[in-house]
Amino acid sequence: MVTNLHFARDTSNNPVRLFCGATADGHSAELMRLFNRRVLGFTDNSTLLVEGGECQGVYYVREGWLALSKSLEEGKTQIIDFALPGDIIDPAGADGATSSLTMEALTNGALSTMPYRHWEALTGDWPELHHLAHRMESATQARRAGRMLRLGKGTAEMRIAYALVEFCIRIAPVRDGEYCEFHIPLTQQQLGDYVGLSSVHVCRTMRRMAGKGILKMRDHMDIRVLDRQSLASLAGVDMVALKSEIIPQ
Amino acid sequence: MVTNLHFARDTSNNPVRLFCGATADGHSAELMRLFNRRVLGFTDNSTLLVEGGECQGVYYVREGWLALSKSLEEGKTQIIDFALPGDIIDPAGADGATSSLTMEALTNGALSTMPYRHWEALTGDWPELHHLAHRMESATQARRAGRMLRLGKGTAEMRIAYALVEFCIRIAPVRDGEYCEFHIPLTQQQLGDYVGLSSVHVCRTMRRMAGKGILKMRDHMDIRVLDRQSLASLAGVDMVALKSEIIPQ
DNA sequence: CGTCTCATTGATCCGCCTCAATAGCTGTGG
DNA sequence: CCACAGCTATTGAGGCGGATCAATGAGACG
Repeated sequence: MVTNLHFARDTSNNPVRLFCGATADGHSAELMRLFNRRVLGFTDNSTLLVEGGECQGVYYVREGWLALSKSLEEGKTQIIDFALPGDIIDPAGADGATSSLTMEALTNGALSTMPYRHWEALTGDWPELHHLAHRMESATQARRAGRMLRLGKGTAEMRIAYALVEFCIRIAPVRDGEYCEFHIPLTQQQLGDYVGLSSVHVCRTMRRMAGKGILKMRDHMDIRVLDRQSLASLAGVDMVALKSEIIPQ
Repeated sequence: MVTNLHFARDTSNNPVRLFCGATADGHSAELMRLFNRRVLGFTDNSTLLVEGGECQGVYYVREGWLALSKSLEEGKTQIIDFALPGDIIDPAGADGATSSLTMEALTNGALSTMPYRHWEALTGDWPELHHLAHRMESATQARRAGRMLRLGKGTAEMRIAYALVEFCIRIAPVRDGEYCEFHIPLTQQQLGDYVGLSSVHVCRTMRRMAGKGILKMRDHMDIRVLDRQSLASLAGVDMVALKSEIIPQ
């Protein structure tokens, strides 16, 4: 019923974005074996591809980062959301059979998946899980709505500040009095695809923020937020309120 | 358990956007009475206001249009989605108590609402409803993701074309060989807030489309799509595929 | 050491915003 | 019945934010 899978960052230019294969929890040797044997995945607007395991259904991310994106024919891509460990992903469209999103592995990782009917049965039988899933769903909605607002109405600075505040909340352990520090496995191009900016402008904007002493960057997206207040103000949010809005429980 | 409510378009500049009060299904006299007595509603990021009825929970739209939006302090507003008859709205954030969205009535209408715990219990007990809710949820996600892509990467023309295609699919009865024709209860300002453009640019863009013979406009947003193919092509979508993606079942 | 990817910085261009003026429509009151 | 106010649509003019193009650095890797 539940299938455990590994995924790996795609270092080639292969159009299949998400690699997965049925396997018990394992290590990278196992991953490599699967790699050489067969890759599975699904692409924008096409039926989910399944082989050697039940890939079609709800995904639970156990480890690693995934990007959920959509693209135009011209090749422009918008990252709709990132899926982080603990997140539940339901990429289906209204027909339940085709994915409305493309999944791309940003790091190596692992996930579990289960067919929709099983997921529905499970949540139906288990009220606590149902409730949790509902909260997580709400969190996802709220997060995307916040970003949508900035996409439509915010400046470059606000969009990036908001994304960074989001990362602070989602991945950085909060310790009062300390800097919020984290690594994001993204290129500036990908960050731009997330916030609707060109990579060039992402660079300029972040550099300007660094110049103002709001944050500090080290090799490939190691970010330390020096001034959380200013960042939140640029983003146009209250960090505490946003946290309760986008983090379940 | 279930509460039936009426809402009305807010013609004043009242910051409370959604008017509702507990009532049996009724007529406008009842509505007026409620109006004069007390208005209820909820605003961005604040706890849902409840009085005389269970307002906090899941909403089912029976009649009329609602806009779900978010705003920046500066006053700029982004409409995240429209809720149309038949839609289920769940405006809560991750904490389940505060709304991540502002609801605004665009027309008069009616809705039903039910507390979260009841909704969860109901879907838990009734697999068919659970499945339907799941599909509708997926449809909403897909719709918003499509718009998000255009917000981040599309031109003004593409954004508007996409919104119009969406309206075609969601509200216009499809008859082959006939023009797709519908009315949207929006000002150009609101349409702009939906697609992330200024009202001025909405006007220019739609006028240009009308000039190209793609559509025809009459008083206040009566729209007739003359050339569905061109419109879909401007929007960068296939209408059939989009329909299966954003319409449940 | 050459290649590849990604970050950085400069220069230019253009799509859309903003401001402003006008026109059309609706409702309201004299 | 007209005058007026208020709202929305329309059109023009000008400015700016961010895209695009292009060149150079800077690591990572074989």
